[in-house]
Amino acid sequence: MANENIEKVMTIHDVARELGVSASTVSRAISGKGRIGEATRKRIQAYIDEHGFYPNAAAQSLAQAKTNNIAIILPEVKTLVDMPFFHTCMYGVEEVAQANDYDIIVIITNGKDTKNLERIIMNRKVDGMILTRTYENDFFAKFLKEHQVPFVTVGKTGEADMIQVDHDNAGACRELVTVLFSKGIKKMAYLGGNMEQMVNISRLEGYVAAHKRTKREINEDIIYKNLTTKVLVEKAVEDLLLRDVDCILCEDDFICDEVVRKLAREGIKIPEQMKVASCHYSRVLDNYPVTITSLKFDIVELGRRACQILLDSINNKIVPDMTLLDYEIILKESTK
Amino acid sequence: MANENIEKVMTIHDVARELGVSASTVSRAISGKGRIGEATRKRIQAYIDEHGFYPNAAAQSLAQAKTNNIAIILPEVKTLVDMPFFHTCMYGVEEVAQANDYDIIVIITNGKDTKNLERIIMNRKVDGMILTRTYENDFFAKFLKEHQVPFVTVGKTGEADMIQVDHDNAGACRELVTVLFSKGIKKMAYLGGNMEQMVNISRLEGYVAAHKRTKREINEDIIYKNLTTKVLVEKAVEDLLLRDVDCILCEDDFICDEVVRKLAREGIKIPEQMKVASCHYSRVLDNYPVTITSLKFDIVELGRRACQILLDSINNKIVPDMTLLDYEIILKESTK
DNA sequence: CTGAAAGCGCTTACAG
DNA sequence: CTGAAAGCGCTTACAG
Repeated sequence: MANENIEKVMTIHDVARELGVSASTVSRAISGKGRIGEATRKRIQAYIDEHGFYPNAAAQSLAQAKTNNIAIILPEVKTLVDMPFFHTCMYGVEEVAQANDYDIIVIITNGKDTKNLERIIMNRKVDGMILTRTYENDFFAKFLKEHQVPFVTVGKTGEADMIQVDHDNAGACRELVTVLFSKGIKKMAYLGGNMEQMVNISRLEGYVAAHKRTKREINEDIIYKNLTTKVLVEKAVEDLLLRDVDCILCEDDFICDEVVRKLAREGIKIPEQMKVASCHYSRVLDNYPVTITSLKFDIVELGRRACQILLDSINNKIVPDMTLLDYEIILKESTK
Repeated sequence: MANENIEKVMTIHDVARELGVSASTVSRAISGKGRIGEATRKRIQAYIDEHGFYPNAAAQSLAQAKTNNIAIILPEVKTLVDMPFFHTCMYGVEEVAQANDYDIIVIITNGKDTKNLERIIMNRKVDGMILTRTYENDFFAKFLKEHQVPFVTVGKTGEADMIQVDHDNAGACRELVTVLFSKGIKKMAYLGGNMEQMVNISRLEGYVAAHKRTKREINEDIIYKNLTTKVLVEKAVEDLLLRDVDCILCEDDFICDEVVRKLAREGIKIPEQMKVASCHYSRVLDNYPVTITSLKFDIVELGRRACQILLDSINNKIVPDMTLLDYEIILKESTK
């Protein structure tokens, strides 16, 4: 007991000395690299298992030029829709990272400040990065590319030579809209968020594609963009109520939330007087008396895949440039 | 242009050679440690600023036995109440960490598995840890203590010799309950969550303390614990409706959410027929037609303080064992 | 199959 | 005030 506190942390030399072998041999036994006799390997392994030797990460890093860390870049968000998305995505990333003995460093970014990003890259604290929100003409993605950091984006970037993982937002919205049309909807308004974000561009694309595919005209008057505040959503709803629309497609649950409340205040019944659907499901949509038709994506899986692809890419495996994950269309009362 | 890709990353020796000084001098110029002439320091700084030298983090780590990383241990949670809490707390931690040139490694834990924790500790990947949820007789906290890792907990641990940062949950609840009593409430039920979590123990403590202070009897029949599912909350509400209660105090917004819905289904009007309050505010509470009385805590600040105290403790400054942050009592329609 | 040695890129007592 | 040298704890060509 008394000398436990004085006890120095074990190094590879300590185990080498104890076992009467060289440090190189211990190193090889642990890493599995280089030729090593099966008998010695086992002997060393047994010793390590018993005494619990853990290599010093910094020393390994330095010798191998490899950190076993990846960074996940998260935007600073505040809403009940965004927070769970990024948090859940992080779960997926962490899960795969852990399984591969990688740790994740979290970077929260608010604006266009690349200072922290640069520091982490230049200090070589990570082997790669995951960018979890993409914008059109993405500044961070370009920055990472310039600095030749291995990275994958969660969300499309619109650039050809970047590794991207995303839900098939465009395809999902196209299908949802097509299905709704087939159920008799005549005129569907679209309420969209910040059009700088790629996810919103993709969703609107899907809405447009469904119109084309079913040979309907696209009416710009009932496509609302950049509804980033409650007030803007309310105004849009007021406006479209004058336009003979029978369904409102909401870009996400933040917008959907405001739409449902606004309609309730206006005394308009869902789905009798107005149908409503959302391009993104989260638990927020469980908050209403009427259940909401929406698209459901597996966000944990999105994180997992992004991480797996990044790790593969770091290890020089061939990885797909573009990975699009599946979706579910959940038809509920709100479009009955 | 052509040889930019071949260009090796700059080391301290490169700048030393360029400047005709030794590596030690460059090191001293950067770190500010050791004596160094002001003129040389400036000359070196100027060169570095211009050419952008960044020290290799692994080499620094190894030489100084210091990683400039801290870990934040997050429980795996799923609800719209818990996720934003931990995510927001992480923002605060990250903010202070960044400001001090520390990076944060995120560890997500679901059960009692200490494998990852152990690996990160033993590999010396971090200088300290923040544990963001505490349980009575906390397993992880004990584990960290045994391993002599500097750490602080967000939430109390009930142990004397651990550094703890928390909102004053007990004090806040005591005040809230006292205020409500003073407004004429006669009999207040308490609906609590998982009683293994310290936060829930503290809140109930506050409820009890307010009764004592106002010389009221505590009625165990209207104190419900461990309401961890929707169904349990509903049953509790059904039960307490038979018990002549005029106010329901909810331990958090998850419970409050279910209570409000249940009361609506039962046709009971808030606040006319039943008053309702929550010991924790989050945006979830904005979802109702009637606004809810609650306690508001600054979660970002909680993260910031926890991180600052951890960093201070790592740097051998004297830090308080127990830090309790302030709260706001928000009185709204639900208790009018 | 195994070991001695050099190296990864820093820091820091020790001399001067 | 500054430099040469040793050291942090690993890995890995190079010999044997």
